[in-house]
Amino acid sequence: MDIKEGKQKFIESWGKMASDWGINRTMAQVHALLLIAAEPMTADQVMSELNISRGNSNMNIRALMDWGLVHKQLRNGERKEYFYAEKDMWVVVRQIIMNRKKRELEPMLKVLDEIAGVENNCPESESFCAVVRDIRKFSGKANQTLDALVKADSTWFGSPLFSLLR
Amino acid sequence: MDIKEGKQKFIESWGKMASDWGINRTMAQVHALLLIAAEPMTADQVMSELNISRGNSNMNIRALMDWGLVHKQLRNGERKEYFYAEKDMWVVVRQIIMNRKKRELEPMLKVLDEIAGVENNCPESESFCAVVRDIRKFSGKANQTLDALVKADSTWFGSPLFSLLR
DNA sequence: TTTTGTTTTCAAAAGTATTTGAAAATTCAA
DNA sequence: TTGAATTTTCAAATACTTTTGAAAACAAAA
Repeated sequence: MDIKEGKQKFIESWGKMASDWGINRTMAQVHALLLIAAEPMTADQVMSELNISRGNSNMNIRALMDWGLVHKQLRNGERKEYFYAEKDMWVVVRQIIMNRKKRELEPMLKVLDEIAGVENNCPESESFCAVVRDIRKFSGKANQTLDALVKADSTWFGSPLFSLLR
Repeated sequence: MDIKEGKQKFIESWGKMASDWGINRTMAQVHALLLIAAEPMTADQVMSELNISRGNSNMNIRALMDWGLVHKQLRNGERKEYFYAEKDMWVVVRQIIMNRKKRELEPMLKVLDEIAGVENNCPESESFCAVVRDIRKFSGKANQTLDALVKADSTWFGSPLFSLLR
């Protein structure tokens, strides 16, 4: 496999994995392309590298900026906008966790709290209440853990403390 | 909110969250329904509770059994099959992690390893190689961590050691 | 101001995923 | 066996998501 093939394969796989995770495949491919690009790229370059339409290129770059994974670079005397990806994996993962946590886990927690309200007058027979109580406890913990993860710095992940868990 | 509303809301939210995570919404709703059911249910009961077709009910129950989240119960002298969900949240989460890890993370790791082959003759200029090296390191760690998580028992999650990470 | 290069929008088209439901297969009891 | 109850399958229909591309908006230069 040469470098060109390797890049192709990487972009393809990154897109594939993303779509398993409920993320638009093209958005992930744009992300992969920018991740491995030596230099910032224009929306036009992304469009022709990936053989996608202008609109698609523009929309997905924009979405990646919303996620905080891609940034804009302006150059003196040039009209075009250049884009580059955040390459520090720790920052990338943190950004993704924060985004998904906020958009997905938190609304679920909110619903669980609302439902918890009915627990007061919950008859013994209701396994419902027990399950909700369990899930709340669990997702609460998960939420705290993610918060900790996000606050922690990159060295934490490889720290001896963390290794103890193995 | 009464219990009936609560159940409805729970099923709805569980389905919503699942579809954000690339899991079939109906499958998650069937899971939610069985999670909060006091007794095992038949495919027919699931079908009418959720207002879905017979085929849909059957297929999703089957998928949940493949994931190891739902089990079959046979009753003496009855033709019908009853189904119930695993209710221990720790087991549920472990099961989900194992499944997704195997289906999604591992293939990605395999691709990264293949790509790593090109690193040997990787020119200095290629930021590609650096990014791939980083991602490999990171996902390798993530993979190990998930393995540890899966092997660990449920007490681990709430253990004092774990709390230190906060 | 007008022209020109560039980005953005969005309705329609194409592509995917899910659901339905009727028919086929299976299973068990009579 | 046969027949009734039950489960499974899968092609077609429906619903949902993504992509396209041309037109509109915008912004700098002439």
